[in-house]
Amino acid sequence: MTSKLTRQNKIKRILSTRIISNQEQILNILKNEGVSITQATLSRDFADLGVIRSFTSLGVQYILSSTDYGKEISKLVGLEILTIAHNENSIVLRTLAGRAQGVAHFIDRMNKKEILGTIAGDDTVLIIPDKASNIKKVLEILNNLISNNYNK
Amino acid sequence: MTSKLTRQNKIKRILSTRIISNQEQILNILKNEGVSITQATLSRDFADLGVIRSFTSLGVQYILSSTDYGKEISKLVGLEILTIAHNENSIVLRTLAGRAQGVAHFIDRMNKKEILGTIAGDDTVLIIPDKASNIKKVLEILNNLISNNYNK
DNA sequence: TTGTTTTATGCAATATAATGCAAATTCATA
DNA sequence: TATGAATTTGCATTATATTGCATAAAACAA
Repeated sequence: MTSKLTRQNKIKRILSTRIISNQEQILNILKNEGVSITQATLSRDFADLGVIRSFTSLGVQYILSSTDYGKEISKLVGLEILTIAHNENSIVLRTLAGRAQGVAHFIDRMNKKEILGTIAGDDTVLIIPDKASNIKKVLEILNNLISNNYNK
Repeated sequence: MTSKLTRQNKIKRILSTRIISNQEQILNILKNEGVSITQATLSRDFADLGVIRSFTSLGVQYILSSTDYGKEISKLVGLEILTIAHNENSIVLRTLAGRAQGVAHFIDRMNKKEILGTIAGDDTVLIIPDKASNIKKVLEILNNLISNNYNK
């Protein structure tokens, strides 16, 4: 039996190489690849992965959201952040080596009005709040992230 | 009860801010933070996280390995990779937006002799094999990665 | 609207993972 | 090598997560 993670990987790859306009379709493709699941499970997988229904010129199409990372990646981001430090103007995150860009990108995409922007090096992310008085609010957002309360 | 993920995040953060020379020590710190586990569990957490025993001038010290990402991260890297393409000279990975650096870094750290090096943009990783004839071998390595056979 | 197709979800069964305990192993040191 | 301290591991148990089924909700077409 294939694991959930492996299956979701397959799904992501199918979505990024073919046009999928309903769940039935991808269920068949998966079956051909030896992965048999019900539509219910697929529906949940889509939710996990951050798949969205998009209305393109080709009709309805399921695609990986490029502005929403989905649950699994959010989990990953929590693991990537090591420490959070701050002064009165800005916040500095320490991350696992080589993962700062990804973390910064994720934070950008959270689209929080309290966060003006981010800059990332290799293992360090600088976060600038929209105003100093919002540092506390931003810290809260980040702490939720590392506690894996990514929906808060 | 705190989840495993939350606990392991805490552990990572403790390790990167304090000097820990035995497991008992960190168990106490965790207890103070409201996380009560046995030493056996901690031992397994260390294994998951890729924590290593290091012999520093200050004596034995537990630190996060900087050359080994640990199980949790390894499991999730597959999710970041969308597609794998190649010609006779090189391999190109498409990743989720903003995650190419992290993926490239991870691949570098796999330390495979068949991989000469990687270059990453925002969502694209270029992988150069040590010689063209090894492309197949490298593809295999990458396919294992996305199928979550990260130890192969 | 109304009927039809597609997707999401509550619930229960099942499978998988996490954990404590105790035993075994490893490690440092005499 | 023997000893004690530290760490890992096997096993049994408990807790979580995954999944299918049936059904509800939503989207769509006419």
